Amino acid sequence: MNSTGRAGRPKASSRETLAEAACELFLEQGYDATSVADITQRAGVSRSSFFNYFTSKSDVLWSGVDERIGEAIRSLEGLGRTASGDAVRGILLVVVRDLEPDPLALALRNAAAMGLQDELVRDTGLRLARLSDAVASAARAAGIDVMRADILGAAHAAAVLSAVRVWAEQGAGRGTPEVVLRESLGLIHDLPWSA
Amino acid sequence: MNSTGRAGRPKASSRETLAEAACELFLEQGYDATSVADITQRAGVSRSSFFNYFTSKSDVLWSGVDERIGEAIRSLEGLGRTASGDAVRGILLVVVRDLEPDPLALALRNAAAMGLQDELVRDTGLRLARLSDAVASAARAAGIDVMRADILGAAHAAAVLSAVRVWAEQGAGRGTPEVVLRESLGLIHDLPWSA
DNA sequence: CAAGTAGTTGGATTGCGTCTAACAATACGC
DNA sequence: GCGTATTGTTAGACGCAATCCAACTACTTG
Repeated sequence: MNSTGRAGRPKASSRETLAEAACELFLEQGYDATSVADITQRAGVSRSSFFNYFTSKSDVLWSGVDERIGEAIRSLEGLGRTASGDAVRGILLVVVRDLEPDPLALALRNAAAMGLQDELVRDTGLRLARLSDAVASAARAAGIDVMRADILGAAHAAAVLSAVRVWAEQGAGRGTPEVVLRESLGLIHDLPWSA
Repeated sequence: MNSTGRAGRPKASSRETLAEAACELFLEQGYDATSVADITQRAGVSRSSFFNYFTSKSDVLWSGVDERIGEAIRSLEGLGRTASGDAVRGILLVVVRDLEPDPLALALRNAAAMGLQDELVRDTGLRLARLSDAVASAARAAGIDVMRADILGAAHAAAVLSAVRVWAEQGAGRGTPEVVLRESLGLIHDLPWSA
């Protein structure tokens, strides 16, 4: 029996091995100066293997959060026309529940050292847009006007990403990310969900 | 005397020539299937020249709006600690003032035909993040809490980009983009600027 | 006509991301 | 034990975006 349970060749490497190698190099040389080949060389695998584990270089940082965001988007799509503000906020809280220190958290805390400023703006923007779209769709499905839906979507998505950033930057200083997000979402109550 | 007034070799092409060639091809073949080489070939210039006019392929679509966003960001940075909600909204209104039909407007209207869905999410996300950051910085400079600033930033930025999208999609159906944005920003009044 | 200036061009380079066909290591039925 | 299916690794080639540079070209001005 294989360690993973089923047949076939056992994995020679792991996401964690690659992620560690990548993070080391990002800290040493910076993100841009580190090529995928560099990462795989340090991890002792071939370049091809990298893309068996990650879909892109930035995916090393974001795969954890992306997975949770993906779930949230699916949940939001499942809401249908019954979407209420509380239902949406409930789903968003799950995104950050029990979030653990990540490559992303490391990157957010050492953004300057990694030369990540631009890359992070780009990447957070993408996630912001994705989440924002999903929330906005849910709002529209609930009968809310297009532009109001867009604004609600962006506000909610920003609350999530801001909470992640604050949590990552301040370590355990401000409590769990869930608490941070709850506080953050509270601010949006000023923006009524229904027209 | 040269057409531009000064010395040197006159331009053989123009942004407009290239943008037109690009938009044609995007409509015919889709965005992804169109390479920069394709564009320059149709425009009758060398591939190198493309990057004398645009910084990237997507810049063909976004350069108009990016220029205005760039101005807005500079204005926002100039606000200092005196930033008020009205001052910020005044700056944002300038972004869309007298906006004219663009390659971007064309792309937003024909997103499906151009196969632009993913690319547009990516690109709008980037602009959303940029504008959002700038507004959030202004808010923080005015003494507003970090997370509230992020949410305000995202809401304002989303209002701008949503207005652009609505304007582009609906043609002149809903009035000038400035009017659309004014309506859109009105919704944010529910989110008080000051803590 | 000489010098300066602005623009164009080909070509080389780097790196990301995709793809495929070959190869290696394991489990399982026999 | 021996084949076979399965799963994973790998080398290599590919297309493309984007950067850089040195050579060249077309204009202006003195």
